[in-house]
Order: sequence, then C-alpha cells, then structure tokens
Amino acid sequence: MRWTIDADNGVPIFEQLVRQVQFAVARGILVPGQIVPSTRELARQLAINPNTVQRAYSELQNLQVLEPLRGRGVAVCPGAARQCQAERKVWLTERVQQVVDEAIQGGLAPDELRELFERVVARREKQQVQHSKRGGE
Amino acid sequence: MRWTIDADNGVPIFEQLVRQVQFAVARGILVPGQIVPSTRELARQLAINPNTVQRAYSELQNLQVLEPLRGRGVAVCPGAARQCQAERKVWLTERVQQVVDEAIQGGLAPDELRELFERVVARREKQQVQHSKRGGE
Amino acid sequence: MRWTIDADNGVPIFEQLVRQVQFAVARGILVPGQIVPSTRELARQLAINPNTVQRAYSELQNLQVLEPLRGRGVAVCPGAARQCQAERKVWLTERVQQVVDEAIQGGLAPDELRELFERVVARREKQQVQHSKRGGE
Amino acid sequence: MRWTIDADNGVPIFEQLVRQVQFAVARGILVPGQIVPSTRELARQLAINPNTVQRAYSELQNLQVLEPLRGRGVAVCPGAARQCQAERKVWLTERVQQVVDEAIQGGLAPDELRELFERVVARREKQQVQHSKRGGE
DNA sequence: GTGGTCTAGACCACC
DNA sequence: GTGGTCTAGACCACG
Repeated sequence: MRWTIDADNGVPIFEQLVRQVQFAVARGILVPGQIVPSTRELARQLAINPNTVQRAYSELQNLQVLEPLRGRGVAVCPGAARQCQAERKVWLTERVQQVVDEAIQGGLAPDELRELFERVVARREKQQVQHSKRGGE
Repeated sequence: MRWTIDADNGVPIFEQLVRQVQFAVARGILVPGQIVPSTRELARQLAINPNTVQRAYSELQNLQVLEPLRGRGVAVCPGAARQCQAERKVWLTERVQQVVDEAIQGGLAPDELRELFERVVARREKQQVQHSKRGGE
Repeated sequence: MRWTIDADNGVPIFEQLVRQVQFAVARGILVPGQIVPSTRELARQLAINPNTVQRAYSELQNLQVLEPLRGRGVAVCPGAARQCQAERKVWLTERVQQVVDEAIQGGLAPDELRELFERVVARREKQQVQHSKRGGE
Repeated sequence: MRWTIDADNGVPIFEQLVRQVQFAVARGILVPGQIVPSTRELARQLAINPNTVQRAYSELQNLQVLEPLRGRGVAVCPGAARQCQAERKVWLTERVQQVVDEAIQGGLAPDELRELFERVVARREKQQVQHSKRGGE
C-alpha cells in the first residue's frame, strides 16, 4: 500500500491516515489479518511525529478497524471491510452534500453546479486513465 | 440581506462572514456603495462578539471588497462585484475538486461519484423549490 | 484660495484643513486680517460635516493662526505668517526624517534612497511645470 | 534578528511587526524556512499581548510571507524574499511620494526640498556610521 | 454614532 | 509545546 500525506491541506495528518486506512480496507488493499507498519516505522517513512501515527492507529482501534496483536504489531480486524465500505459511503455523501450546499448558498444555479462538477470529474477521469496506464497501484 | 452563521460547523465565524459578504456581492445582493451593518449592530443581531465582526470586515478591507467611510460606516467597494464573482468561481471550483479527489482517492468509480452527486443535487434542488415557494429571499 | 480634501488618504480631514490653512498663510495666499469662509459655507463647499470644519478652525485658533471676530466671522491673525512659516519648516523636516528613518531601517542604503528621492522629485517637478503652464494658482 | 516596536508613534503595533518582518525577509535577515519566534515568546519579549503578535503573523500569512507549520511554529515561506523586496520598494516609493507631495503642496520649491532632504539624510548617514562602529546588526 | 486597536483570559486542535 | 479562535471590556480618533 502507498501511504501519502499532505501537510499543507489543512486536514490534520492523523485524520488523513485514518481515512487512508479506512479506504484501503474498503477497497481490499488492506485485508483482514494483514499487519500494518509499526508506528515508528511508518512515522519514519512519512517523516512525521510518531505520536501522530499513534493517534491515527488509536482511533482506528476505537473504530474496530485495527486491533493490536500482542508482540506482533497491529492488524486489520476481521470483518472490517464491510463496515469500512459503509462508512466510506456515509462520509463521502456528507462531503458532497457540504459542497453542494455551499455552492447553492453561494447563489450557483443547480445546472451551473452540474456543469462545474462534470468538468472537474472529467478532468480527473482523464488524468486517472493516463496515470493507470503509466503505473497502476 | 439575510445573515446566518453556524457556530458548530468548524469553519471560523469570521470566515463564514467573509464568504457570505463575498457571495452576496457576487450575486448583487450587496451593491457597491451600499453601507453594511455596523460592527456593533451586526454583532448584536448575530449574538456574537463585535470583535469577530470587526475581524471579518477587516479581512474584507484587505481584499478590497469593503472600505471604511470614516465616521459613517463601512461600504462595499466600487468594482468589488466582478472581483467577487471571479473569487467565488475559483473557490467553488477548488472545493469541488477537493471532494472529487477524495472520492476518487477513496476508490469510487467516476460513475458511482456522478450518481452520488446527482442524487444529492436533485434532493437539494427539490428543497430549494419548496423553499422558494414558501418564502423567497 | 483653493480648498481640497482627500477623504481616502488616511489623514483626518480636520487635519488636512489645518495644514492647508497654515501653508496658505505661510505662502501669503491667506493674509492677516482676511476672513476665511464660515464653517457652514466651507462644509457645504467640501461636502463634509460642519463639525469637522469647526474642529479645524478651533485648532487653528489655539495655534493663534485664526481669530474669531464677533459677528463678522473668523480671520487670519496678524503676525501669523512668520509663525506659520516656522511651523511649516519644522513640520516638513519631521516628515522627511520619518521616511528617511523608515527607509534606512528598512535596509536601504543612503545612496539608493537618494536616487529614489531624486526620481520622485524630478517627476513631480516636471508635472508642476506643465501644470503651471496650463493654469497656475 | 532584533525586534523593536514603538508604542507611541501612531502606527499600530501589529503593523509595525508586519513591516518589520517584510523588511527583514527582503534583507535576508530572515530566510525562507526559518522559524520565527512563537507568538507567546515574541509577545513576552516585547511585553505586548500575544494576540497582537498573532494578528501580525496572521496578516503575514495572508500575504504569503509566513506559513504555519502545525505544532512546530511559523516559518518564512519559500520564495517570500523576492516578493518582500518588491513590496518594500513599492511601499517606500509611496512614502517618499507622499512627503514630496506634501512639501510641494506646502509651497516649498524643489530645490529647497532637495536641500532639506540632503541635510536629513547626511545626518542619519553619520549616525549610522557611528552606530555600526559600536555595534552592528 | 462609527471603526480601529489593544489587553486579558479562555478554549480548542495539533504535533 | 505550538497556532487559531472567540469573548469581554476598555480606550482612542473621527464625524
């Protein structure tokens, strides 16, 4: 799995990690039973504070996505996949609703918004295709 | 103009005010030369601290959207409309891009995203219609 | 005498008026004994608040530049010319010192500052010449 | 870097700080990536309120001169140097123009103004030399 | 009455 | 520890 963080986008780093794990589990990139990197190791890789990784893992344990295996590390919970998929859907719906509300509250007509959205998605779709041709996951 | 703030949505109050003014100017609800409510008056209306309003107005002055008229109040700058419209467009595009990226990075296929988006917009559109039947601006 | 004010340059209006009178007296444009416009009249001309004119005149009386003549208006004090010239010199020296200090404190070498100053003065000088050809006082 | 403020010169403290940082960056005294003192620390040093420092830093972030590094402090933006140099030049030119205009509007002949300016600069230059002999930056 | 600035103290999230 | 936001209350200058 490829870990990435963006220190400049306002979203707390630990939260980026939490979502990244949830999404990876939802997509099957991380499978139940699989051991995730140790906090120290991952912190080193991403050049961030170990406390930050610790906080992310800790939240994921509360969410029953990860579970500590004494002495061996931290692993993905069995059965986490389905739950993560549900959570992903809820979360994305919320996010979409937010920006739709903002746009409408800002005076954009629904059709203008549709057009704007389609333009953005199309662009990303194109990039995605090119990207997957070059590399893949 | 209708002023509203939501103290619980994470976005700083002063920032909500800044955006609200920018959008209102972009939509022509506030027109150049018009005097906006005094800091104290608006603070009273919204039940927030005058300093918070002051900060919002202050930032809007930096952005050349508002200008103080000494002793008389604060007014919308001439020529602010066009600039606010441009700014609104940029800002909304950024926001849409963010959530599109999040969705795609979360493993949603473009078509699934389109469907999700359309569902949300349709719902809001319906509410909007009912709302405008009842009240209007 | 030509009265002008600039509501947007940060300098309080009443202060602009005070300086304008002082300078006019120093240059002989206003002579001792001459009656200045009534507060209401001047306020009307400049489209400002009569209180503002009143405040300016009041300060000028404290400075012994103007004196009220009961029933006839406000006049330039006898002997105000010399005093205003002295005051003008002091005041301008202070102002020049201020910006010189700012420039040096900002890291500009004296010679760079000299060059900048000369450029600005030369430009103004040129404008002044053209201006006096067209109109004059 | 040496921080100084003058609470009695009419210029708001936060603005003095803003300019001081801009000039220091322009001169290379503060370099991109460098961490500036924490708001609390600087406030303590200068014996002012932390909010005042906060406001200065906040404005400098809007100007893209400083950027917050979450949990670690506030740093000079990469690329801020060139921008600050440009800004400094514009700002100083404006200031010089102001006093030149005032002087000319006050009836001073260009050559009288030149003489006044030269006298002031020469005096400051002399002080500067003595000062740098004693101390240095 | 208006805006502008500053102080004081509190709370929060992040690292 | 850091920055960020908000509240409360005071003072000043301007019109």
